[in-house]
Amino acid sequence: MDQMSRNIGIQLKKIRKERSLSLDDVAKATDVSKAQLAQIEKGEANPTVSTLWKIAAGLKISFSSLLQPPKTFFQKYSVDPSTYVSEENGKYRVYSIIPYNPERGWEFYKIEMDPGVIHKSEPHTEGVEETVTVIEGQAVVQCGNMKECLEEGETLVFSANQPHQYENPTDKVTILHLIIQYR
Amino acid sequence: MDQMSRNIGIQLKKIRKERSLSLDDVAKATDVSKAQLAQIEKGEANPTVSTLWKIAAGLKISFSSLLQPPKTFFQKYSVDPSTYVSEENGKYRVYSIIPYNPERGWEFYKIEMDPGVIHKSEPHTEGVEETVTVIEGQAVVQCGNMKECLEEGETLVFSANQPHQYENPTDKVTILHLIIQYR
DNA sequence: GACAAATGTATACTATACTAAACAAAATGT
DNA sequence: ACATTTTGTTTAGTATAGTATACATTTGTC
Repeated sequence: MDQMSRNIGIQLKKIRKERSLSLDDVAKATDVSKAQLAQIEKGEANPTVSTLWKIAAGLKISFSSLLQPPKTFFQKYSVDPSTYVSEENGKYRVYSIIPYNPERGWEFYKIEMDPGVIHKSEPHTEGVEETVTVIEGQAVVQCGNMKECLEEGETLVFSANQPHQYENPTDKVTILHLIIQYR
Repeated sequence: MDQMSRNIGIQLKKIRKERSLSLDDVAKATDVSKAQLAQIEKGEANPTVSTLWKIAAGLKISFSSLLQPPKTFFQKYSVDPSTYVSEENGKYRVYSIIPYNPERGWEFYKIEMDPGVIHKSEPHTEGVEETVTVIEGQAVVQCGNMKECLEEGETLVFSANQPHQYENPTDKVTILHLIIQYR
């Protein structure tokens, strides 16, 4: 989340510097206190939409120009154990690698399936797309009445708007990478 | 401003109803309290970006889908006396009709110029465009070294990134409509 | 170098966003 | 028809966003 606050701060400071304004100038133009503006720029604040509005209106900029993330990234993620989920009596384990981000629109999971396990999923809302890649082992993916067996290194993309299931037909653990893209 | 809050509320409720979720469901999915969600939907709240983030992330939607204004409008404006500004010793009067709106990107003024008045403006930031229409009288508009005399009903568009001025060469009051478009 | 103005930071206080719980109203089931 | 669950609303309390003021640092000017 504080990713967002940091972005806003960066964008605001960038615009302010481009126009070579002081915090006082911006405070006067936007009717937002200098202290608060400083906090926002440092990414240490959690502004309300009304203050964002006042900033955007006072500076004559759009909302998106404040929310826009910087164009270059260099961000490391590792499996987040706090969001670890296990199903099918612990035989189907889901690890979040990149959690959902409203700006990005998708999330990234690692999945471990014990031998023989079948995991069923309810249909998601319209427009949701799953991309599965087999890292290790094999996976049989079924969606509606379509079915595909994936070998190591193979990838399947499908729209998950109907019941679907993952199965590990082998006698070893199968490891998948799963990207879920929302509309 | 509360235009914005109202929009967010409408959008949120729309998405919730589309998926036929209860406030409790959304509260559970987003980790935002039911009470707050209710307030937001009614447009009576002024949420922070962190709560917007939690809502967007929990519902797997983008930021813009919350900020998006409804597609149909029917909104009346009249001259706002509180933002009335006069310059050149009261001989150049500016009335705001539609104030700047970060989503729209432009604002709309009515201007009254007494006979003979000349009003000079400093250059605006890059990308600012002015559109002047003469409602009554005549106006001589100068921008940089360009010059144009506008009769009643005529309109001029120019980029206001250099010093410019408005002049009323007649012996009657001239009335202008001015649209200022920001980048 | 010394004074003055301007800039960002830190502090104390106020307003309000947000939560948790109790409540009321409607829907659901037996 | 009645109890039970599900729904949105209201209320009281807490956390924190926001402001105003004072402070520290820099910048420019004579």
